[in-house]
Amino acid sequence: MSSDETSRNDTPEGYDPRAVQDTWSARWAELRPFRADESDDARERRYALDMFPYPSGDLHMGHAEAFAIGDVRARFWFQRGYDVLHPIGWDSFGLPAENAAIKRDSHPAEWTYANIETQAASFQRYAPSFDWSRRLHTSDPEYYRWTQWLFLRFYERGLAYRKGGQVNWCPNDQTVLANEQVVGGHCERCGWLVEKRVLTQWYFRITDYADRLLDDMDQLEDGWPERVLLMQRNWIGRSTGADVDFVIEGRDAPVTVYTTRPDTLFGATFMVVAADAPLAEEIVAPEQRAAFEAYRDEVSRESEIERMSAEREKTGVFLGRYAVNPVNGERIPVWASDYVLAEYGHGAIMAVPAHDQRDLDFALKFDLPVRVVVETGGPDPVQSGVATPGEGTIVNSGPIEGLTKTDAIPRIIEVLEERGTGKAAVNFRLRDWLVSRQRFWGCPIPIVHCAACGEVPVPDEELPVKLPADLKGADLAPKGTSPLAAAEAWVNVACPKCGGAAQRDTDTMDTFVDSSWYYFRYCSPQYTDGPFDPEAVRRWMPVDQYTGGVEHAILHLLYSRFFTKVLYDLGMIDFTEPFLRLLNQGQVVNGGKAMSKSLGNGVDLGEQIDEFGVDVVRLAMLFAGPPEDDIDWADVSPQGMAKFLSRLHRVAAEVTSEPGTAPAGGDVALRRVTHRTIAEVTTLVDSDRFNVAIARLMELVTATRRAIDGGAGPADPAVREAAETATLILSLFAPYTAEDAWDRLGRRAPVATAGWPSADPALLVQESVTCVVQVAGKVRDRLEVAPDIDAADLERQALASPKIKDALAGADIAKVIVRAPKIVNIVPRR
RNA sequence: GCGGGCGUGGCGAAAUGGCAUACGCGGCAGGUUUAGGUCCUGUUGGUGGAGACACCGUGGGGGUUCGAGUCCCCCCGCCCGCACCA
Repeated sequence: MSSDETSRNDTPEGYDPRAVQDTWSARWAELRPFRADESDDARERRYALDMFPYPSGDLHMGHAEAFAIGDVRARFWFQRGYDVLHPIGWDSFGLPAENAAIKRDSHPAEWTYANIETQAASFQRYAPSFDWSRRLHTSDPEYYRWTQWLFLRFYERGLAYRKGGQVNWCPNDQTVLANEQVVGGHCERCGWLVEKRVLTQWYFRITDYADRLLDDMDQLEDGWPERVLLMQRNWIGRSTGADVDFVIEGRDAPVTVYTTRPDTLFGATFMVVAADAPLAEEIVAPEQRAAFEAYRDEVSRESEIERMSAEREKTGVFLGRYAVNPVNGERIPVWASDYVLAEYGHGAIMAVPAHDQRDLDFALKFDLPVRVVVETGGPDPVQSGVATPGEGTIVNSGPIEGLTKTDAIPRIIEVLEERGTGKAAVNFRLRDWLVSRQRFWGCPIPIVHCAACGEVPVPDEELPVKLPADLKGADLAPKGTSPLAAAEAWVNVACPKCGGAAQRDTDTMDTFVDSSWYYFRYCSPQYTDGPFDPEAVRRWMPVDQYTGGVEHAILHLLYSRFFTKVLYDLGMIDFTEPFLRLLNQGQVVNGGKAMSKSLGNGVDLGEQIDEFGVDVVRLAMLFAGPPEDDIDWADVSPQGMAKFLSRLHRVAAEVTSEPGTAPAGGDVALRRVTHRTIAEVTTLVDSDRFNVAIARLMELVTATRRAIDGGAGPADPAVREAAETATLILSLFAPYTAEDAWDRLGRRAPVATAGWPSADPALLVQESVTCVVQVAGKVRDRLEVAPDIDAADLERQALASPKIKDALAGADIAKVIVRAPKIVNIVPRR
């Protein structure tokens, strides 16, 4: 006892969480324990993927959390003996590199690759279980060659195309943006207010895949967070209804409108055309033209934010024309307004003010008629100013009179189809993906524009179209058109088709194109006959777990799903969803707020590691709470984590039995704790509950400490078993300490692949369990009983308890509920 | 406005409908120490009680159940997503 006291009072000899790092990282570099094995087909395979970083500087606290979480998953699979693919790479095209190059009068590659080296070195220290041999960078010609190759396959299938039209424009970044990159009217990247411009741009026809992107979500129901699926569903925004043709007086072709409520067609009292739609311009009557143009110009000047505000009062102008309702021949006025969107549906609507709030607001503002055609039991819309969009009985509606909405919709569609004035229709909120960017540091679009031949794809064998090396510094300054246009020698080429003078397309691709397929490339990063080796992809994909931030819920994840479906259609792969499980880690904040320079609350990862060591930072990240929750760094205690690590290390160092000592015959109570911990931690890690798994590990260490200090002593084989188990579990969370403890236990590195312990079922059976005896739901006694005690026996024992007799105080018993062996509840008659 | 999620000690958080608050931080007390720190032990939801113990307690109200933090309904608060998508 006294010797234990002494050793516990000493500073833990030789153990310093920071000191072990250099030793072991050098050793691991020799051992390379995390190489994915291509040769072994017998082992189960797993693909653990982390969202690859953008090389904006050094790694930060957010990376530390995300990669710690992804690494627990990968290390768990390594320990279980699976053949694991856990790669790393860099999403290395993008604007910040360009801005840095302008500032430093250098080439974006310099900044980019210097940052990559910085991050790679930090990763080496942070020690995720990466297979470094598969490292890739999307800005390498060896990579973007295949991005271009894929673009051309899209092009051949009509999935990449150019069109003119209104696009989102970021005035700060001086480039166009995809719809997905406009968040609340602002640029997703830089936060500037987005403007509209009319430009000709490249698009990917993602709308062709809208139905499949929705329907295939069934495959993800169990593996993806519900809210991400929901966000994607909302983003795609499928709605069903009908297209209805309205004749416009004095125009040959009818105008089609889309409605989800064809059952309210008899209540349509006017029509509204989007003010910025060509249709409005075309049909406006001469006497209204001046008023219309004034209105339209006013609308085009207002910001997206103003326009989107639903609170705002409705505005509009009468176009001086009338449409004819196809079901009742009624003549209704046609107006133009900005509350109708040119890009959705047909850019024109039938307005049913009684049953749609927006239409009602408009009708009341401009004194247009309102007709109730659904009796909902609600108040009169004109009197109350509140539309009644709910269910009810259809009235004033000819062939659908008296029906409910559910019955009326198919019936009225039948009527429209018989008359040839309408049909059932589906609409999506999703727009095609705008992929061209007027920036330098991206993947060039492999198309040549020829005066004679038009758009001509660069032949596959001429790929990659490399970025010109001679542009740098001020050449890259944003000017609204691509800086690549300045590289004349690069731009001017012979047309691949006719050989005549032609020009390269000077736009580059959205960097989200690069990141839409990198996880395929990881399967065979050296492959030169295509973007990936189909054999390797069959081996590793789809990804078993994808770890990353929720900020990509619609952008990257939707695009990647789209790419995967196109690759499937190209016959290159045989699955349709790339990521089976998705884990979105929370954010690391400080003092309740996101870390930022302006708040001065940033926490530097490098400094934290210098002060506490990698293992402390990793453990703190994992123990702070569930991985999906935000971590407030102000609330975590690195000192507490350090204390635990040294407790565990000391326990391992104190074990005196020889490695390989059989645990049988050791302290049974400790062995039970060990095996229960194995069973629980296995389940907990499987279900991403790392914080609870670490809590169980702490309990095991405490139990081992007590066994060493108490009866069993440091030589007991059960103590070795417990210490080895704790070390193996720790290897998922704190690899350096685990390795050093493993070494102290006389075992050989690496602990990372030493094998996951398995729980002995015999030791999971409790000798006795505590049964709670309640009277009227309140605990009045506890009994130690055999775990397999039968209900009748347990009931007898419970009723015989003196405490229970006291609590009952002679009352009659109405009922006894027995759930052997855990609980007995005795209900007295009242 | 629509959709979704969440409200548990001083704090981060645990809890297949079955002992609420595991584990950790912080606090308190003690041990070790020249001292401090490290380390070790104990204790720590509230109220009352010297104590055994009793009562109350998971945002508020109601319900289902022998039994509710957990399931259902209403309300309050916070967070997230979408936001004139016809």
